[in-house]
Amino acid sequence: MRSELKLKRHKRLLRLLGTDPLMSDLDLAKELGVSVGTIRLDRSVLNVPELRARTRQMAENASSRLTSMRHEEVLGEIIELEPNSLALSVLQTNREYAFRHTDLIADHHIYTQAATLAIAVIERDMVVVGAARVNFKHYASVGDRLIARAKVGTHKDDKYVVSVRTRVGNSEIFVARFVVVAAEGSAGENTDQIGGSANSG
Amino acid sequence: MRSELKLKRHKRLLRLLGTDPLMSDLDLAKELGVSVGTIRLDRSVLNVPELRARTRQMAENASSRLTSMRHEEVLGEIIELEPNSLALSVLQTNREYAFRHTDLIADHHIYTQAATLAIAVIERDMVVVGAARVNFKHYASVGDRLIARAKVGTHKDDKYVVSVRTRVGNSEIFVARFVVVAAEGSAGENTDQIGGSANSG
DNA sequence: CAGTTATTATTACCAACTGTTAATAGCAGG
DNA sequence: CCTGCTATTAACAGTTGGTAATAATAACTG
Repeated sequence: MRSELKLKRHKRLLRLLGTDPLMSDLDLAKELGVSVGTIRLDRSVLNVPELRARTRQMAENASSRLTSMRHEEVLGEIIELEPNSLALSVLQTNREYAFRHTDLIADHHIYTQAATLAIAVIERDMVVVGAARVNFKHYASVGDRLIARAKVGTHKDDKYVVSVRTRVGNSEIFVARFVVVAAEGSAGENTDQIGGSANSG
Repeated sequence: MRSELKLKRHKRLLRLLGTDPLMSDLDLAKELGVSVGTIRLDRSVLNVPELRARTRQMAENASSRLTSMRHEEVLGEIIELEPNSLALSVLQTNREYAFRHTDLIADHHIYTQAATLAIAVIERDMVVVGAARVNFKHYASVGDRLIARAKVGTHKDDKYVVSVRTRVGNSEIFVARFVVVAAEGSAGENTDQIGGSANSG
């Protein structure tokens, strides 16, 4: 079967686009040593959109991603929220969350989901993390759905203790205790000391 | 002078593209109530590139931004590195690191700079954060240069204690102690317990 | 050799431009 | 009122990177 060559080329094509999605059909044709027409047929059977569509898509979710982290303020999707009590967030991971070239989810993304949730669960105007203790129990892998559950514990004046547990399926991968500080009113005034000791266990 | 109208339109055009850079000349023409030709002239005097070039540019620095987090594996720039001993990283902040609409730097970015540096300073193949204690001492603001210094402390088998201190100018804004675990060889084997207790002080 | 599949080439078409040239509208000064 | 100037619009050819459809060719297969 000479379709083996075709299958190989298809894989090569996908791999090429994986490393550089901004290649034109002509670029691909040169790289793979076939005609532009063949590339078009290949793209069509592989359901790979044209260069300009790929570019547009990248541009679109680039802006949505940046603003979603900046403005929505939470990493993951909040699916339950009882202010000052508990909150649940789900984060569907993909390769972008991976650590280096591995399938492992980098720890700082797990932290970020937890920390932003800990802040979101407190219903005060200005809230920041003062301190935290975090424990990574198991690895999470690309494709895992991280479910973080935040519970508000004791609170004294403007300091709240929020514990967050993150799991994948039934496996608990992460446990943390955040000391979250509410600085009602202007944020610029008492910027002197926000953390203090996090000894609350 | 009726060129005042022109100047106003130019400002409106730039503002429109500021909120949505993916508008075509036709879109802009409709929005501003002029012909497509006028938009072309406007773009030309304002040195605004065409839609496809803008899209491409966004896609390009989107991928460079994502890969800079993914592949370079470190948030910030490492300016000094003595493996298994100490490391220094500098992170020039901007509005993208801000918390909500404020000028404050969100805590998880400070964490990320520290955690990725703690990992980078350990010269082993597979390294992950097992646990951490973090303390946010002062706020950091948009524009601040965060200088993180990681010091490797005791280590026992595959567990290293790395302490990281982050400062802005002379002010220490963040202190953390990471338990970093090296899992030399395959990462898929001992995924059972990576953290353990972080009680090391 | 006929049949099938893969590949290539050809043609017409499109969007979103560039660049150039020409026509028109609107006002200002002499 | 006419001339000159600017701003705007229109009109046309050319470019890139495609789609869609069709035909021609190559290459292997039974």
